[in-house]
Amino acid sequence: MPRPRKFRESDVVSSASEVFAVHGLAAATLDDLVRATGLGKQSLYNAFGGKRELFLRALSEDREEATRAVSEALGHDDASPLERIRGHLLRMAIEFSSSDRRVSLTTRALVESTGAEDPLSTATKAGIEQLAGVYAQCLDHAREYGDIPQDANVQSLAVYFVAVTRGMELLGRAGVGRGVLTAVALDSLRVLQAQRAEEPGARPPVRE
Amino acid sequence: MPRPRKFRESDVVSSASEVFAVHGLAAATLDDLVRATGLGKQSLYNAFGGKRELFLRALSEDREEATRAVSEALGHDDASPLERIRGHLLRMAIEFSSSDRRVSLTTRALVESTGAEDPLSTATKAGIEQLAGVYAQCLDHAREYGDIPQDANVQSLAVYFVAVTRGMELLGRAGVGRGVLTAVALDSLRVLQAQRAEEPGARPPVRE
DNA sequence: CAAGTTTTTGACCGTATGGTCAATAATGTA
DNA sequence: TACATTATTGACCATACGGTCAAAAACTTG
Repeated sequence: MPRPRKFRESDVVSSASEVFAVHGLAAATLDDLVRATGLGKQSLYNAFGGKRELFLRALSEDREEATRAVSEALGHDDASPLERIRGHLLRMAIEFSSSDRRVSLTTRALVESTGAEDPLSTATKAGIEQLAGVYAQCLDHAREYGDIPQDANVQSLAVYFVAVTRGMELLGRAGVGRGVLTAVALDSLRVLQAQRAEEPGARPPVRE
Repeated sequence: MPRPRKFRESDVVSSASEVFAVHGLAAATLDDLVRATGLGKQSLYNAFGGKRELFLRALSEDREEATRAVSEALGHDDASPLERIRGHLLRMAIEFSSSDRRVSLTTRALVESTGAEDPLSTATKAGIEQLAGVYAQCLDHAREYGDIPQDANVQSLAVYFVAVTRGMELLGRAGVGRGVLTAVALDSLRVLQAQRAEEPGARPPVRE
């Protein structure tokens, strides 16, 4: 009955995502989006509501994609859980040291959000928790198989890896090279090799 | 001979810094800056050149301040180098889980820079290297005193800690709580407890 | 083929942006 | 006290922004 759309929402969101990844939310103009998506302003507005809403859609797609990717990287059975994490981190090091100007929408949202109640904030927090969940699952397996200490705190380690990858992303953007970023990734893995989980008495030795 | 200024540049830069830390470069309006600094638009323009230039000044001040702070935290002689790093990271965990909307100008510059030749990028890269240098110095001491393995790669570990703190900053902004952030900080320290530095043969055990 | 519904198109709008100008004020020196 | 020099003030400007409107177009169903 109604006139059919000429576009698929997913295509539009994906084009918009690209624009946002390069420019960010504030710096991307509606015109950029119109050009990138091929839609008219009004069509964009009808379908999504505005720049911010479109960003949220893109963010949510980005989150799904990121989770999916990490989930796949960590979920395969081709190697030990620990090796999978290792491989994943090394791949991140390569990705983050690429020279394109993209910044993950999650990071953008984090930085551009205006407050804790900003939908950008809540969406991002959810995304981070989701991501941490994926790491946690893999770490759980690792513990099961004895790759890491039984008493390792899987939850905080999972968040730790989210933090590390976020940090690597930022550093890559700062121009830190692939070699260094790879070294950082390998360094970060060492927390898993430590003999035992954190406990009150296990302080580092006091100097003389 | 000439009419004297009514303001001290450092005061202005510091007020501007605040604005940028809360809003970012793109989202901060000249009006925000005028209001925050108390200067007229033209005075601002005369003294600094424009929004971007003012941001660069603020960024550079921010960098100095950050370096100074970390340097002091890691340079005291009140505890072993390792303990100082520990204390510093724990303090960061607290700072980053505070609820204010500030984001370090370095992070902002990283995200808002438009390209590798953007002054924002170069300034930021320099800042990161400077910061890494401070960590490296402390790690060197730690190695000297036997707190960490002799063959530890101090350079990459230094960058690693920059990455971790950057990641913690982002996570804090995402609303990750103080407890979790503290746990992450403690986790991150474990790379230093590892028995030996990365070497080709030291792979994690392959699962069955 | 006409009615009904929604999309599309492109012109339009108020606002607020970063930046500039020209006039005025404040100072040290001569 | 006049001059030279710079700072300040507040009005001003072009532009480009996000968003809206109304008319035309495209389709399905009756």
